[in-house]
Amino acid sequence: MSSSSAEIPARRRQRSRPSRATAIRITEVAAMAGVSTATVSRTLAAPDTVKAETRDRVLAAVRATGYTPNLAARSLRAQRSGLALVIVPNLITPFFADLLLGVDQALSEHGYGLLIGNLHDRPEKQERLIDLVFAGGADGIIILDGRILGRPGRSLADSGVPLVAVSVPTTTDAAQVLVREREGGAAVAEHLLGLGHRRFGYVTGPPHSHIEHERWAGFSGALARSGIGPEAVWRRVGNFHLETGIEAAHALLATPRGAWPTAIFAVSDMMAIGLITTLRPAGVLVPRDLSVVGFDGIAFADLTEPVLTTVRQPREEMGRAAAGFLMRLAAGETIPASERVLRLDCSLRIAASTAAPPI
Amino acid sequence: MSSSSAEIPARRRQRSRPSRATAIRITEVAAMAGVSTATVSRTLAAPDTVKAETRDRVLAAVRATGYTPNLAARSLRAQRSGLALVIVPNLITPFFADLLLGVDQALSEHGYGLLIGNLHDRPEKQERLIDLVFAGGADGIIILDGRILGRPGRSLADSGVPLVAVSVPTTTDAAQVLVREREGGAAVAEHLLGLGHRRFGYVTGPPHSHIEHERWAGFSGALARSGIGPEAVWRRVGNFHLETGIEAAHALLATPRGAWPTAIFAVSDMMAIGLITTLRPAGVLVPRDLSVVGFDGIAFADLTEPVLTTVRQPREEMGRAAAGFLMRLAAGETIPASERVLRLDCSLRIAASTAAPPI
DNA sequence: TTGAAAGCGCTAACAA
DNA sequence: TTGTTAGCGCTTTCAA
Repeated sequence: MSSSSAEIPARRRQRSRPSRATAIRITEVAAMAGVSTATVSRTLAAPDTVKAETRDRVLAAVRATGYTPNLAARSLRAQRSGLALVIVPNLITPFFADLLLGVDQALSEHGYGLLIGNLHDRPEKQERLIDLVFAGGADGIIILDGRILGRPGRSLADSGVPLVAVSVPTTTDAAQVLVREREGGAAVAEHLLGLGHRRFGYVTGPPHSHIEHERWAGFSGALARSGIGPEAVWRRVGNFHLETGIEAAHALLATPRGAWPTAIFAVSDMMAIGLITTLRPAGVLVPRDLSVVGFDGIAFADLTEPVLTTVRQPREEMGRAAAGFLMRLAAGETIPASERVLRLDCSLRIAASTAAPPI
Repeated sequence: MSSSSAEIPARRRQRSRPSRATAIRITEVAAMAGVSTATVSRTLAAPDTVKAETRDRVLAAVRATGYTPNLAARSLRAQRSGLALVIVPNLITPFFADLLLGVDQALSEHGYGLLIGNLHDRPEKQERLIDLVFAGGADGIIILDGRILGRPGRSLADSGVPLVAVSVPTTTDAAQVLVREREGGAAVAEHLLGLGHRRFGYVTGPPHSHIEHERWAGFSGALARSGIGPEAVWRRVGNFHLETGIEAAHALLATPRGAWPTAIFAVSDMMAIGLITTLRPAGVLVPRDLSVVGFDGIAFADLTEPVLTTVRQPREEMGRAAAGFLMRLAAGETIPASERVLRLDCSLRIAASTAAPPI
């Protein structure tokens, strides 16, 4: 479950076997109940196929011993682990924690466990997760906003395990949960244009990411329709994290005031917050001197001063939908290509960080 | 792993076996290399015990097939899962995400994987994690700030699996990582007293938690030494979460201004932030009208307006230390009782949310 | 309705 | 240095 990181343990040499003295085996339960192990197994798996009297004896023995079937044995026998692996770029971005909530809920409803593969923002960590999957450690994979890496022939996509991608389009036949990022970006532009802004700034996400591409396409497209070309936009490269929002603020402060935009769209709330909090001590007040818009709608966007105008993503729903896809795939269902991509709406939440431009 | 939730999968009835078509078994590698399965296993586990020539053939076959040993089989055989279970109250509190970073790092250095058991603030969810542990799903447990639940005879403590408790003292022989919360609470009181405050407020953590008890003991103790009794402190019950900080603010606003404290210590940053952001629209400015102190030192405490005075916990170090304990215990080492409790310091970080009381 | 037995994939003791 | 073999704990035919 999580790494958090679900990584395949390195092979270890001999070591003193840990206690585990308590482990009750099915044979002991069977002996206590005076039945075979098969009957114990059956009693637990399909109680109605066992005579009531026998069942009672077995269940009594189970209770008395505190027997819990061994997971490794079960997985080995069943050729399934009962676990879904969710790969997250990191856990410090609240966005992902929120998503996991939805995933977790949906998985537990289906009796599935959740293994969190935390990349700690190091995509190469995916390597160990690939090993995990090839080792049969998970029956399905949800990948949140990340590229599918790996050598040809040894990537998550060709592990033979069902795959659901969230916020990243894939060429494989993985199921996909996407958000209408483009519409979100356009809504931001329209909101700002409506307030009277004509000079814009933009803090990007990671350069080649899908969501960055879409948000920019929506934003710049809407600006273009109002006659503002992309070259007129003050741009800074970011990576969704706080630090790059702070960097963008410093870059802005180093720019002659006359060349400033009157509104900046930072494509994550974290960057927008970094921007606002760094500009404040420099005497730049939002929205008086500059309007700022974020993206994601994390809880902290409600707590900034001023409260952040942002685009809310349906995080929990995204998580639930992804898990839903996965459960269907893991159950052997084939989802027709036409239904394999789910697009969810996001919505502009207008708050106090945007206002008409300074005169 | 993490669920996030590492939960034991419910037993499922027969279902169509999922693809997993790709799974290579050791027998196929052995056949390709023209050796026995034992030799393949040995080549991977102890290459130097195998003749160079054989080793090359085996490794070539491993590469050619993309063979990865099956985890379930390995766990079953080795009687160990190679996983540590970390139980967190929730993942939306950044404090826990930070701690997990330290845990994860230390675990991976030891070749261990990490299973996150996310309780989603529902302690009763621990039940399924207990099942997981009794099923041999983890070789060790780290429990972050949570009670050890379960029926007698069936709790994490008597699973026979090594246990490390963080920020919660246990009566069992579990290893413990504790923070000098009491000193932290006292430092807050002294700081505020030094600024000239004499009328205090306090927003608690969950009533019976250890850390709440300690922080209050330190805070009230230091006040008492300055002649301020606990009954003179305006108190509100909280639970560390944002919402209860907001509630405390509303309660304060409903109190006659004359009865207000001039400084409030909220024993988590989230509550302090809730307090500040709720008071602001009501015209109560921090620290002009009221000083506020938090506890934890999460990243967002640097981003509030004003920047929050808080007590920093060494979160990553706490995580690393807990994992370090666990690795020693899982390796079969017996840690003498005298070394089994590690106490770490926390430190007051003074920022802009505290000032002299209004006149 | 129940039991005997095979076998999931792997590793380690033992034998050669 | 390598192979044979047993067995980790469980479930599921198949037979009784």
